[in-house]
Amino acid sequence: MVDPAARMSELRDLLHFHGYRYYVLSSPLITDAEYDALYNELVELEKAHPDLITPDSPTQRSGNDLSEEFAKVRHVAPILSLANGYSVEDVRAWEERTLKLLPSGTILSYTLEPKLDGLTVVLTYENGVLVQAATRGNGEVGDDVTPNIRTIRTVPLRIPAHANGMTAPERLVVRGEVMYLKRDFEALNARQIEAGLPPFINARNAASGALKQKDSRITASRPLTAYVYQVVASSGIMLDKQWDMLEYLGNMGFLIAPGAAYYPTLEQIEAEIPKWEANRDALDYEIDGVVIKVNDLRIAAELGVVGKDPRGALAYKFPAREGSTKLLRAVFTVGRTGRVIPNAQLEPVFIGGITVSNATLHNFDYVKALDVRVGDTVVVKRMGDVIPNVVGVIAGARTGSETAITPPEHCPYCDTRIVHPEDAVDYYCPNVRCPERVYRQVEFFVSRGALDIDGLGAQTVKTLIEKGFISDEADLFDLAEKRDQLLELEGFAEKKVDKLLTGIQAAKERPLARVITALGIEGVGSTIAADLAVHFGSLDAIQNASAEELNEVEGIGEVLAGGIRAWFDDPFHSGIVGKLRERGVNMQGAPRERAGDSLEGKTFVLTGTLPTLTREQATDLIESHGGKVVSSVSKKTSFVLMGDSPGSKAEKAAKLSVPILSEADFRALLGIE
DNA sequence: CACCCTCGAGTTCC
DNA sequence: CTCGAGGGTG
Repeated sequence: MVDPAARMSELRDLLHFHGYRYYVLSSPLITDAEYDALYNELVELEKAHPDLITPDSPTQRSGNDLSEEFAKVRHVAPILSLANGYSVEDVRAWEERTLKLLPSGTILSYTLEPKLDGLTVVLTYENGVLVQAATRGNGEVGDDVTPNIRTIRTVPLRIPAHANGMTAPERLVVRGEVMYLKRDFEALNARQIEAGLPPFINARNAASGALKQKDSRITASRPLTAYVYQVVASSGIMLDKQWDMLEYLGNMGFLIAPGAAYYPTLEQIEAEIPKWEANRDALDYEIDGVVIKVNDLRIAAELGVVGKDPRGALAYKFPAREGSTKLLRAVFTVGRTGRVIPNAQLEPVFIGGITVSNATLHNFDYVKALDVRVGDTVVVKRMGDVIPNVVGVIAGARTGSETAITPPEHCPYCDTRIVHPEDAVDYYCPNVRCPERVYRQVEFFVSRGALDIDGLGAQTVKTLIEKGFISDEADLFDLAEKRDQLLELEGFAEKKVDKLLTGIQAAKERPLARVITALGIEGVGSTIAADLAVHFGSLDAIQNASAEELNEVEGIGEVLAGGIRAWFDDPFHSGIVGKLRERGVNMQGAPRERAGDSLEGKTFVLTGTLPTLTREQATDLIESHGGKVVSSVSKKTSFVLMGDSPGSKAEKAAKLSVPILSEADFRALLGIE
C-alpha cells in the first residue's frame, strides 16, 4: 500500500505542472482524460483523508489559467463544474441522491443536452449590449477576452429588448462554450498545412490557443463557434425552467446546441444516451458526453452545491477515444502486393474500451508530415470509433533521444532491396517470391472477398506453409491427396481436415470474377475483376490479351492495362495460373442470373447493419436486379441503404440529399417480402 | 489540366 | 475507415 500522503503530494505536483502547461502555456503534455484521471484520483484520496487536504491543492482552486497578459475578471457568481457519471447506475444513483434531499413525492423532469467539448466563456450584456466576455479561469476569476470573443460570429454583440413577449433584463450574464466545429477545424488545419505550418492536433487546445491570442485579429481569422446554455445571473425576472430558458436564449439570438431536449422521465433520458453516443461522430461538433439537468431551476437552486458541483446536474461522460502513449518501435509490414507499410508499436493504452498497442502509420509521407519518431509521445485516436490512428506528436515531450522513422533499405522478410517507384508514395519489396508476400497472397486468396474458402484462416495458412504442405495458393488444390499427412498435424482432427478439403473442392466452382480477384493482381479488385470477366469471358482470353486490348475495357486505363499484362508475363504468376487450370479451377465466365432489371442504372451505397439482410445478401439483391453497389456517397448515388449505427455516409447522404432507404423501403422497391 | 468519382489495399481488436 | 491513385469528364 502506497502512503496516501506521499501519493497526494505527488499528485498535487503533477497537477500543478500539467495545469500550468495546459492553462497558461496552452501546451499540454498529457491528454484531458489523463489529467482528469489524476485529478479524480486526488479527489478520491482527499475524500478518504480530509485531514490531508492542503490549501494549495488544485482541487481547492480548480486550475489556473490566469496568464499575465489579460485583465482579470471576477465572475458575478461562481462558474461551477459538473459531477461526472459513467454508467446508467451512476445516473440512477444521482437521481436517488437528489430525490432524498427533496420533499417526498417530488416529481422531477429533466433536460438532456450535449456536453460540448470546448472552452467555457462567460458573457455579460448590459442594456442589450455585449460589454464583457471572460474565460472560466478558476471559476471565480477569469481572463477578460472581450475583444477576442467579439470576433466570433455566433456571439451576438447585441440582444433584442424583447423576446418571448418579455422585456430583456438590463443585465444578463450567460455561460457558453467556444469551440471549433469539426469541418471548420479541418479547414483550419488544411490552411495551416498549406502555409507550411504544423496542423493542430486537438480542436479543444486549438480553440484555447485562439481565444488567448493577444492580437484579436488572429482570433478573428479563426472560425470559432460559440454555444450558450445557461443563465448565470440576470437583473430581471427570468424563467424558472431550464428548457424554457434554452428556448428563450435561442430566441434572443444565441446559438443553442442542437439536439438539446426536455424529457419528463429519467427512463427516457436513459434511452436517449446510447443514441447520442452512437451518433457522436455524425455531429458537427465534438462532445465528450451529455449533461442531464433538473428542469426546474428553483429546485436545482435549492439542491445547492457539493464541492464545486451543483447537485441538480450530472455530466454523463463517454469513454475517452483519444489518449497519448509512447511509440516504442516502428515495424514494417509487407503486404501481398509488396507494399511496405510503417506501423507503430505502442506502449499499451486504454482508449474507448479497448487496449491499443499497435497503430498504422499509413505511409512514409504521413510519417514525415507528422514528423513522428521512435520514442515520441504520440496522440492516438480511434477513427470512426474503431481503427487506432496516430494523429499527432506531443513535441513538448521530446527528450532529444528520439530517432527518425525511415524506409528500410531491404525487405525485413526476404532481404531484397526495397524499391521506390518515381512519383509514388509507397515503397515496395519487388520479390514476388518473398515469403511474406506469398503468405499474404494465400491468405487473400482464401479470404471472403476472394475465393471464400471455408475452414481456412490466417493461422491455418501459416501452418500449411511452415509444414511444407503448400508453397503457393495453387498447391491448396493438391491437399486432398495429402489427407493422411494432414491428420498427423497437431490441431488437425478429422472434422477440421474434412471441412477444409470440402471447402477447397467447392472453391473450384467459384464464378470467374472471384477467381480473377483471388489472383491478387495489384489494382484489380472485385469490380475490375467483374468487368474483365464480362468483357473477355474466360481467363485464357484475359491472359492472352494485349495491353491495348485490356485498355479497351471500361474502367481500365493504360496504367492498369500495363500492370495486368506484366502480372501475367511474370513466370511465377503464369505458373500459378497454369497450376490452377490443371487442378480444375473454373476459368470460364457465365452470364449472371437476373432476377429483374428494376434497378438498372441505379447505384447504391450501404451503411450500417440491416435488420435481416447481410451486406452480401443486399449486394446480391441489388446486382441481380441490375443495380450497382459503390463504396462512397456522391451526387450520382441513387440511394443510400441504411441500417443501424450508420457511419458518416448517412450524414453525407443527407448533405447531398441522396434518398435514404431502410431495409423495408428497399424490399418494397424490389417488391419482395 | 483540373477536378470528381471510384476502386483497392491495408488497418485493430475480440 | 482512411488514404493514394487511376480513370474519366468538363
